[in-house]
Amino acid sequence: MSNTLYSRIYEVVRHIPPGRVATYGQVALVVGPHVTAQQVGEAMAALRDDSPEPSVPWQRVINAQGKVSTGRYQQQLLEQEGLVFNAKGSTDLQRFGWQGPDPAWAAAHGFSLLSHAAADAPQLDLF
DNA sequence: CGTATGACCATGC
DNA sequence: GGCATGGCCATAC
Repeated sequence: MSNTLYSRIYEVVRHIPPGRVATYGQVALVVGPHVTAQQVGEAMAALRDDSPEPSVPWQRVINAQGKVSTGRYQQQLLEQEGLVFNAKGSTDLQRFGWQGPDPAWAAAHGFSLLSHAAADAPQLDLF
């Protein structure tokens, strides 16, 4: 099986905490500099047909537009975790976006952090 | 091995 | 905001 790549992708996705979402591109960047968002999408799609990897919170991976890619069910799961979508079906990535993996964990497993610099760190608090 | 396809993304209009 | 185009790379056929 050539799951090395997919396994790493799943591992990163498993590290997205509940109530937060990451984009496909974000996950790709964390897994490695040569990984593309398309591959992350492929890895998620593979879960549908064959899921050798349990406990992968695939619903927390959405596209860069802040919208879900797989239909209403995914959005439903995220709303159960506390996310809020507007009328157009998009969510606020500034508010619910993943900040990146824990630095120590990332270093230990050879993953990258999000170069981001996002600063303002609005850090929820929404309530 | 060539072509088509995809749970994507950035850019341009 | 929406729509079209090109690029990306692994899989499936």
